[in-house]
Amino acid sequence: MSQPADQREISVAVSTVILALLPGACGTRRVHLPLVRRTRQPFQDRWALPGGWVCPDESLSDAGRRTLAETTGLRPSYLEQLYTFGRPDRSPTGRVLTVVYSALVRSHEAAAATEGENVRWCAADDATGLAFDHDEIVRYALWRLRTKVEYASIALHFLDETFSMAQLREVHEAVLQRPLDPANFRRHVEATGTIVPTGERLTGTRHRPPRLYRALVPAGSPGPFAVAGPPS
Amino acid sequence: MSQPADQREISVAVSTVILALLPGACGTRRVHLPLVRRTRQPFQDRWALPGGWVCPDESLSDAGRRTLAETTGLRPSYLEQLYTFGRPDRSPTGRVLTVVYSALVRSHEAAAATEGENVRWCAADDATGLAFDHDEIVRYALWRLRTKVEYASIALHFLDETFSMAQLREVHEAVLQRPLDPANFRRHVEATGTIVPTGERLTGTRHRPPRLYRALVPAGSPGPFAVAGPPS
DNA sequence: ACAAAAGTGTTAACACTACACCCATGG
DNA sequence: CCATGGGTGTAGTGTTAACACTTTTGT
Repeated sequence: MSQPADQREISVAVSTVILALLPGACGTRRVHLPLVRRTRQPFQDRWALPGGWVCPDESLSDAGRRTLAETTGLRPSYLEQLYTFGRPDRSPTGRVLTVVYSALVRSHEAAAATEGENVRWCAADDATGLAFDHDEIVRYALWRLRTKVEYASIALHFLDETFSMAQLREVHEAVLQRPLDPANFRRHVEATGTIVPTGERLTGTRHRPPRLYRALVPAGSPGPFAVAGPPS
Repeated sequence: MSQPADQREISVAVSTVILALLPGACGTRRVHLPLVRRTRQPFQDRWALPGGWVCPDESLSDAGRRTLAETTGLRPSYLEQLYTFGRPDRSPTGRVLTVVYSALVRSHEAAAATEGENVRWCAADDATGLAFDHDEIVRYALWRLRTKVEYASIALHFLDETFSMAQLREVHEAVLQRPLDPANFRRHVEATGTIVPTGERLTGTRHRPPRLYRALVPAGSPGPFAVAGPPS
């Protein structure tokens, strides 16, 4: 393994699927993601995932965080590497290897995110016709989110530091797109032991004030790596 | 997103964690993987995962398959992308981004694999002191194998086309490193419906000849992608 | 006939689901 | 005091784990 001499033409990019829960049609919340309009060829004027080239001294996860900040002005509450796409023909302008990250941002922060002519939040399930192979990437990110939310406590990353049981349930319902039994959901969450009651209650609600909870651990993912997969 | 101008110094490599079940200490079988001795700096004379630079017109998974063939002379029965490692300081000779693949090879083929002065099969759990961050990569690959074998039918890729229930159970026991109840294991596997009896029996055994089974589907992984993650 | 492995049956423990019901608060 | 969501109890159902047991072969 010496230094390579012949494949310098491979460019390394990072794209990020940034997921947040935003109000949808009728009071419900849906999974959304920000898209950016391409201002150059190829795929000019098409919508695409935020991303950019990896800087020489920048880790891959830092590059993911940077593209997120440049697009939405926000910090992710969760970031994990999703997959690396590298088909030789996936970009018409040359060989591009794209490391894709998946990020979750808190709802109340996402509401303040920048939006403009070239940045638009889109319901994740409706994101089609994107540039490159980004349709495929979004579908994969959604599949990962929906399978992982059932066994890992990543839904917490959509919420503030304290939250009610109903708010956590609403996150699961929005992600899984189906109603959940409040009683069973409570017991299921309490059994995992990932959240702990703060002792306080949420006032200002229309009815009985619910207890507030806090995430017990910073809510990492399973496996040998700490929070969001191996350091990149 | 124009062509990058400033980060051509990122080199793209592929490494492969090649897993097979080989005879261990006392009649049991253990998960093994081939290592190659580095013949150059950095980490000269240290053991490392097989790998190499990605060719310009070669997909990432093809590069993984190629490094596997160059090392062991074998074809994998299963190949999936594991993770992409890209810390800026992970190689002392410059920035290297390594896409790691995980491969499974059938036991009876692995027995015929090349071994020599610079290629050695090693019990996967004993593989430490490797070059670069390869210790970490091997541990991650083993964790993925052990968690995935419980819900996906990847153990079939260690076996031949037809196999007995006991052989399949031995694979699970070797991977999970604990004995499994034959009766419950049988029911569990039959419930998933991933294998089907051939109608034949395995003769030449010391006692009652067991039924032979065959994998029903080519045993893909779940998710939106076909066999081994998205095409690369 | 015996040993050993293949394969079946039984049961208790556990987890999950649906839904009935009580509690607490704002209006 | 009523409507509404917060929160608890419980019975029915499905799944899992442990292990006793029967079957079938080679020696």
